[in-house]
Amino acid sequence: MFYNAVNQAKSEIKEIVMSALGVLVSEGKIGAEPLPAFQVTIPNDSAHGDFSANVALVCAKALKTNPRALAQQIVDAAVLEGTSFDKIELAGPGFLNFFLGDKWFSEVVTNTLLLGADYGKTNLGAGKRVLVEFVSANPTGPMHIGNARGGAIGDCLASLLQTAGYQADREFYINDAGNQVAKFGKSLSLRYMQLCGGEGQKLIAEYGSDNEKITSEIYKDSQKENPDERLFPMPDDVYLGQDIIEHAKNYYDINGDVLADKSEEERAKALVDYALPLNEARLETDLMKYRIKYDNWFKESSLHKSGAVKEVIEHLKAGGYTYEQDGALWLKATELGGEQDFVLLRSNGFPTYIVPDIAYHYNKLVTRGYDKAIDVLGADHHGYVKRMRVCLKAMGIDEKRLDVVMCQMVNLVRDGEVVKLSKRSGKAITLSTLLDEVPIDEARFFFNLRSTDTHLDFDLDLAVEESSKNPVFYVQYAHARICRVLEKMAESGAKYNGGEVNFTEEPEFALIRKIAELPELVNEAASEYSPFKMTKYVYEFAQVFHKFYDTCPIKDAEERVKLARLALCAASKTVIANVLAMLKIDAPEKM
RNA sequence: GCGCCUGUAGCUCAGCUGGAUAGAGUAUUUGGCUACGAACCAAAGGGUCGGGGGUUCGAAUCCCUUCAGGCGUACCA
Repeated sequence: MFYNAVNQAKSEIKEIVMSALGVLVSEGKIGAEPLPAFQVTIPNDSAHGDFSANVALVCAKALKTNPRALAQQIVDAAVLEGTSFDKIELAGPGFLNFFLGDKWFSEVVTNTLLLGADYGKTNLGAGKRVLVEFVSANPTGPMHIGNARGGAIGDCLASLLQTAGYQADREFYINDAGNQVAKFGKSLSLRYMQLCGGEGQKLIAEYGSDNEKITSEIYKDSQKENPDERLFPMPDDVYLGQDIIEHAKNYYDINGDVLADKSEEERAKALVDYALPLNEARLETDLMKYRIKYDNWFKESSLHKSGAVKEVIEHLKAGGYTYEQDGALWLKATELGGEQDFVLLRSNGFPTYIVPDIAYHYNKLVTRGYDKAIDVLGADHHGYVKRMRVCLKAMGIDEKRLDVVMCQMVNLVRDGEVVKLSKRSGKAITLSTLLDEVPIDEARFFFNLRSTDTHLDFDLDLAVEESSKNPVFYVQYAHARICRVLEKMAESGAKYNGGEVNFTEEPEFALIRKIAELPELVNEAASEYSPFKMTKYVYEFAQVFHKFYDTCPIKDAEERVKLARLALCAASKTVIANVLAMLKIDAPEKM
């Protein structure tokens, strides 16, 4: 069962207005011209009513009259009997402001309690299957702070879509093939050989089993400004992070220098076979810590094994979308609306990254038949999105079935300054470090607090230090407060057990209006892919609740009022708990 | 050069399918608890919505132009 009081009220207003206009036409007071659609909105200022319609402003021109005159005619012709509304007012340049009657408010509260954990759910998605792919970090190293944003957003977006009636699955795409992995192997191999060599053996002799010391020494050495001073030099096109050295050392501890005599290729393969599964497992545990559980982990390598990657090439060739130049195979992207052509198969015969990616999206949308694929990506991939759309077109797939949520970059701020992440050093704040420093609730809430297309500053000092005055805390406090009140009142025998409730005070009405907004907001946020609207909402909700709490006493109120307010508290608790549950954030009963 | 994103209060950001006096948090100042949880509430100050043009009853919102920042623009992913 779905319940959306705001939507119902808006529909009622439209009916009231339309029938009033019908009366005016039949009485010859206005012409019968076709009229543009008008909007019903919730005004910012409650003095402007519970709902506001701009019908007179929008239609005045077509009817060759002025907005206020038309508005007045509509007010005169409107019939409110049998509707949720008590009165209509003409205001400002010609707005029609509608004021709700008591019954509507009572029903919102009782229906919310009736629905409980289901309150807020809607049927916008009507069971459509969507696949939300997010994070999909390379398994060649640890995740960074950008993945923290993408993770929180992707996960909450999937929940939001589920709340809105979509059948949404979460998926992580593992790039366990191709160039990145080759680079990973090369890096591991170089580090391994360094450990087997003279300088490496010296370090091992000196520090014995203190692997942390050994890896950090090697890492520091590789960071030296002057390349000639480095004892463990590395080329530019490899991974330099400390995690690579750790893997090499661990392998060395287990197997010794057995790989030293092997071919470069063999050595790299052995090391990748050892380290990649460890990294993949690490991704999963780190994300679990972040409360993200995927429905599926999809391996790129499976697309190579199944032949899907080759099929993409054949498909594109057969479609006449390719040509050869300089020994490489190109896609005629410009013919399909792209900015420039690009390479599918390199002259060495290996596919570029985009080919398995096409196969992957084909798999999502055709093989598995999802209605939509939603990719949560970092802003540094926006060029990629255009290319992917062109490719989908070439594959005969409607490119509108791919939606992309772009997350702008996250700047890490420490001591008031932006920390520059250098690629060379491989130095970055990892997701797991971040989660050690910042509570999970807060991280998930914070990254969902802002629209994804703003560039975000993440101030580490602030996040840690201000944990007692941050927004998520404020919301949780409201929930805990309600729980305690309900508990205390119940102890004294006061408990709402159904029945009619009535309200008289403005803070009560304000709170009920806010409760009523939830389903409509879920629809809005889901259709815009904006989970941040939910955090914003629940924060505002807590605000309105606190205000109600401060102005409307419960304990000392007369019995009828007390019970109504208890019902309102319980409904408020339901709202906060439902939204926080959706975001996978704790709703504590005590704190 | 071209493309995408951003520019709103001291700071961090909402508002952007045009609507009524541009809003929150934070910071600053000031009030409110012998208590249904003050981890809260209330009040005040703080704005040329980057600049300039245009569209109309009405522009932070749409169009043009310009300035500033971020990111892209590989036979890397």
